[in-house]
Amino acid sequence: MAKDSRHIQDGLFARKVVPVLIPMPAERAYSYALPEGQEAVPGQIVQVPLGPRLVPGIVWDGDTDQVDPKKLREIAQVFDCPPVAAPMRRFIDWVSGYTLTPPGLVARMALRAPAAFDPEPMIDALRLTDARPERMTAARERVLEQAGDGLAWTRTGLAHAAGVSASVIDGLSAQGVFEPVRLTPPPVVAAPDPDYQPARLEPGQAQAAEALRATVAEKAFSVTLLDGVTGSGKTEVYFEAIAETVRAGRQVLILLPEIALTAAFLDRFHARFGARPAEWHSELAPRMREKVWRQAAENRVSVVAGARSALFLPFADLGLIIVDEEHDPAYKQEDRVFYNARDMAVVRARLADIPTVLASATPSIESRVNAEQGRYRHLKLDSRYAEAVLPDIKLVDLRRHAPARGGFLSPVLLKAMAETLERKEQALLFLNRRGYAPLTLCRVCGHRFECPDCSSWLVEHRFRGQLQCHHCGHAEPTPQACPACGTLDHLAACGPGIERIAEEADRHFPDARVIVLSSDMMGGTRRLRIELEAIAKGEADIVIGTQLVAKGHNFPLMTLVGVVDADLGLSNGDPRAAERTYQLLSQVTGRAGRAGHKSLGLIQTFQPQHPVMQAFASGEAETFYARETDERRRAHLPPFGRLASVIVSAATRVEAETHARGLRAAAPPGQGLMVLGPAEAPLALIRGRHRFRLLIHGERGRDMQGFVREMLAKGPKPRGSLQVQVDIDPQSFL
DNA sequence: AGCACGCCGACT
DNA sequence: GTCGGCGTGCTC
Repeated sequence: MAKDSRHIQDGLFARKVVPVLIPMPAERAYSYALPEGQEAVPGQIVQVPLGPRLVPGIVWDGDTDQVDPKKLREIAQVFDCPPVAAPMRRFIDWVSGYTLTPPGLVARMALRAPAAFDPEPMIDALRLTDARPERMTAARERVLEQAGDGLAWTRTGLAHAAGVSASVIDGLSAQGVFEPVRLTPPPVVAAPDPDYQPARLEPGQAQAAEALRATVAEKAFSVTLLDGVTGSGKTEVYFEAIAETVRAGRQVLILLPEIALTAAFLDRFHARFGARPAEWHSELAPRMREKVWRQAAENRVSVVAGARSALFLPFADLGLIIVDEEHDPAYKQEDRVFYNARDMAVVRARLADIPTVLASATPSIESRVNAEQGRYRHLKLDSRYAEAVLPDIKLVDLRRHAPARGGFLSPVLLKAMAETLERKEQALLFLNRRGYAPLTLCRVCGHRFECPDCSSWLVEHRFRGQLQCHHCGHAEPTPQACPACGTLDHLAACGPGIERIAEEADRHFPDARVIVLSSDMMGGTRRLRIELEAIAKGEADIVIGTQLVAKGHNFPLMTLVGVVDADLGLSNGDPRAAERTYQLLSQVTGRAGRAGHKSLGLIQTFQPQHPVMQAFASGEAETFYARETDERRRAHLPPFGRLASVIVSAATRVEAETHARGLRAAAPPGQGLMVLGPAEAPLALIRGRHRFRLLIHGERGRDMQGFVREMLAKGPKPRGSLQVQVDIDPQSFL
């Protein structure tokens, strides 16, 4: 009996009491009694009564709370499931402490496959015996031939393979020709073969791959930043680290931003390893979800490619984590538990004592600084290989080359488009703004359409005939008359969205086939896939898209990329604005580049002298990053300072404002506190709730968690409506 | 997070 | 007179 478990007297029997973490925002694990004769080790998944219902939970470590014996209830079931491994339990504790989130809510993310706690049901199958039927028929003949391979067959599978009806099989079974056997269900994916089809690597790649192989062979914690321009073959390089880990019989997690988790990536993996990796993302069918979860826990699946939530899968023997596109903001979760999966991957690796690789063509400043200061190893791939050629980049100064009145495409860009279309090649127009126009106003009285819930401008979506709020999801039909002065048909659309750019492109090139791609496209991911295939087959001439086109998809026939408004996003108050813009421009221009063709990137801007534009046009990434790093250093922003973002949310705006004021008052002066209003709240804004975001920054080495805790304690105490995101690279905590 | 309990407005 | 809104409190 474990030393730390307590016993309580209950009638005649002493019952063993264990702490159980349940998927609920309680500060500590609850205590439950083990049924007589039952054993449960830490990590075991159990079912416990909670109020009127049964919930899953994880038997936790350490002592149990002193709890009223009358309240104590019994564990209802100990699942026949591998216990959550100790490093994973420490990870849950760590994330809970770091994000100031109750541990139960973090554990909840690890328990998101309820049906997986029971073993997968065995499959009923049939195997041929020595017995033979009394009478032979043609159908029976075929069945015997088919099943003669000595393998077990399922009843329907065999009937299908032999081209007979299932009743033929039943007849044979009745005569003892088959015996029933039970099989373990097959793995969700075939085992990857590390030696299936190794890529031919260029010298630079081979060197980096060798370094990663050596890192994996250390079987110890390390972080490697794998940094190389688009087309330099990062994926092939980290595939070799995966191969090495698979050879050692350990599991691999590949994290990808959800949008980059495409069939194209899985196919690439398949080509290298002869099998696909298991997938993990929000759209996975429940049945598959459960299989992947269970098989990860049983070490029956060796490579999982997943979105950020895959970090909370209960791997039995994780040996390597890859974080692809490590700079991608999609790694941030700003909902319930606030975390950055890239940083938490580093922590997970530290706690499991395994290597991790952060890969990107445009690494985040945090990761670059960590690499420069020696906390991360740094592998750089400089050259492009094969025929992949990046486009020539040219800035288009919009002050000198102004678009025609009411238009947004400069004569320079229009000319380049005409030439591209003339050559029967494709052009991509990029504008990071959905809808038709970001602002609608009344030409008579000047009324602006604002969101009634969060006071940001309503974006016109002309195709849907709606005005939408991009912050909280509020939508209303576009009216004919101004709601303020009642004048009919005098509403003016101000500024461009992609729908409006499509209209303009159509006007200039009426014969061109135009495709518009954005996340709010009708038809969802399926439609998106179809459109992407059509584009790859050359069934479109002009593609117009939001940042959706910057990620994960390649356009092999594209030879022109036009950035409609490169300044968008440079002045939104985000301390990462310049970095984000640089990354986005790199990603989107990197999409183009037809083998053997000259391609061109035209960046429309009003600020050609801006460091981002200058660095981008001259291709001097290093200069840009050095400058940005310096800016951050002076501004005491991450990674040199620490940033905590406290989200205040409440059902009513008044309540949220009160709490935000209280928090601001509680913060000591000189802490560098920024308060951003509801318009700057995250896009994940819950419909109908109001959120404020407070940004606090402090110096490196300061206990920000402690500071925020203190501040929260001094401020008002709203119930369940404060969420804290501490936005610091976790390295200093390791 | 769920769920029950409990107190004030418009209706079969 | 009830049905039902969501504010408050509790779950080992």
